[in-house]
Amino acid sequence: MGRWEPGGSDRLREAALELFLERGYEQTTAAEIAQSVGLTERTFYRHFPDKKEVLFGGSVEFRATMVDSVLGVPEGLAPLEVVARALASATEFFPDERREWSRKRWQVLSVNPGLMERELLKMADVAAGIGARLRERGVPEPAATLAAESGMTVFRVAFDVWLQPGERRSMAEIEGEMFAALGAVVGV
Amino acid sequence: MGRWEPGGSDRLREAALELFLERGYEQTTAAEIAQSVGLTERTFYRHFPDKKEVLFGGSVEFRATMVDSVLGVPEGLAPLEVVARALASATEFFPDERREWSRKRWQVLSVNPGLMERELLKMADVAAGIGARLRERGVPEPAATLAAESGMTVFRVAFDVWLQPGERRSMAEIEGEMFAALGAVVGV
DNA sequence: CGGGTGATGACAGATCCTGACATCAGGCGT
DNA sequence: ACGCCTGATGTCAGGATCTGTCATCACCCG
Repeated sequence: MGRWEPGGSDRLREAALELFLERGYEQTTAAEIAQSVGLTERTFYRHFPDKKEVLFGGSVEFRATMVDSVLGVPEGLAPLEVVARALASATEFFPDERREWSRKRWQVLSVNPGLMERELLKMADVAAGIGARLRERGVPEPAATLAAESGMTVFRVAFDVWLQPGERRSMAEIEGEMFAALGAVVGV
Repeated sequence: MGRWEPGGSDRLREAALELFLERGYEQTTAAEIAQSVGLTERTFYRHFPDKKEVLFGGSVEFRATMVDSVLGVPEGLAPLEVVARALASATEFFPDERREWSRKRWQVLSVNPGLMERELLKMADVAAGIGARLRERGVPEPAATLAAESGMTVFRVAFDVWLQPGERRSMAEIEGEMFAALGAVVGV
């Protein structure tokens, strides 16, 4: 495949994270990342549409999994319950082995507003996709959007807990707890 | 004050929105916006930290109003109720006169992912501020964050409705409806 | 009327990102 | 084994974003 070593995208992703952790995101140029794996800046931008995106590998698959899993949920459930089951079926993206890597990535994201912007857009995109699926299932507005957005809120809060130092519980477990907490907070 | 005409920031904001509507955001350079009001690109960047920000005037005041209004809510209420009242007290930012302008602005934002990113970050920032205030009031986690985020979800959905063509109801009215809908969706 | 203050202009430069064209490695058919 | 084709990469040029630095100008104040 490649001119030299294969897996250009993955090597760029790994190198980028390491460099961002060392010098910070802004202080690392796309050219430096590329050079550190023997490629050029131009090739970097062939693998990623922009510099931020090098930190968002797998987000397409995550979105697809989340959105598609809505289809597999049995009929007749309440909208939020549908979203909860979709979320639970995407926990494959958060195995224990990945927790340390996720913490490093979050360490970079959390101190850079530009990167947080991108993260929020990805989340919003997932929520929009889920909302659309719910509407296809016959859920009317605004219930569909509210359920989808609430589900992503639960996901975000759960993810944050999952990353806490010393936290051992799985995403599935934490998510279940957060859905309960949401019920208590909104509680009619 | 200014070298020539006063109100540089406001003139830049107005000119920017008009140009964005005409040619699109990407197709309009900061230099063109500045030139259209008799200023230079360098001065544009003295008024706004980046090109996107020219579309986010007032967001600081909005955030402050939202976050501070949490203080004015009587004690003893449920967290989500606190957020609902804070939201209701910030409806001054959405008078009927502003609806047309907001539609134009949204027309630009909605077709540009980079601008949506910024909008989402501003929302998240407001939610974070409200969450912090709730924690100061003694609301524990994760209830504080969940209530704050749910409140902003309601706001976003309500705002979207408020912008719909032909919509006549006020933000306060729509927000009330959306809080009820959220209760029904999460409904225990 | 002279000095101070704040906004602006002018200029250079780093970085991000894109388009266009050349080049190279490996697969594939003959 | 040979030559072609395809895809990834390299090279170069250039526009746009954003920043640092210093000069300039308008206005206010004493």
